[in-house]
Amino acid sequence: MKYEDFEGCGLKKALDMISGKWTPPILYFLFNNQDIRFNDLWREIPRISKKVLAERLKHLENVDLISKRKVDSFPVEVYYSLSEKGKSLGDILSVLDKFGSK
Amino acid sequence: MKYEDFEGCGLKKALDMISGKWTPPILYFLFNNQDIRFNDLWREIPRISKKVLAERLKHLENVDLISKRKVDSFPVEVYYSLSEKGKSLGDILSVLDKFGSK
DNA sequence: CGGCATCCGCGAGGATACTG
DNA sequence: CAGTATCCTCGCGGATGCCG
Repeated sequence: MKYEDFEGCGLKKALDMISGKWTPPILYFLFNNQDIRFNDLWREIPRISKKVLAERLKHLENVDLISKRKVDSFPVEVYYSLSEKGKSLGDILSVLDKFGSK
Repeated sequence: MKYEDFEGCGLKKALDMISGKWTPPILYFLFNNQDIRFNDLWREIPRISKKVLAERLKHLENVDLISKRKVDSFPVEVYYSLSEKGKSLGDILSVLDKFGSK
């Protein structure tokens, strides 16, 4: 077995999906609170900046872990939820959660 | 559910264990190659510096994911392996690996 | 309200040399 | 051989302000 296998392996891809200081907290929160608005999410997660929150949400959307729902009122309303893929990742993370709590 | 739950939850602890640019590669490698010497490990993982390798190995030893075996010859020989805890984490990571490869 | 655009600080990680 | 000791780089994330 060679090291190069790690590059491009599924584990690396999965870790890239959840990488970033705030990405796991965001996923963790969405796992327990579906369909939440941007500013509510921003208030619920203390000390994160809007910039970083927007960045990470875009990233999570790109890798298809969350989905975005937009209501064209004024002001606009944007809701975020875990996708099906995101939920199945959440199940794996909850196994990790159990592992870490002992 | 409140955000503060994330701080101190098992998931955060588990992610801290595997945090760091090189920690997952090291675990991944040890998962497939038991009982390997420091310099061999260093050669097998391209471009990592000895400093960082030593740092991460110490960290992994502190959180009890790997174990160290030292032979007092000259020059000294040091072998690293996954601990039992490390192997069970490895099993979880292989689930993540499957997740990431689709 | 839900973001971008800028600027900036800090600390993980890299390069290199040295040691028991 | 198996690490330390120093110094340095670079990019993630923080702070603030603006816009449709």
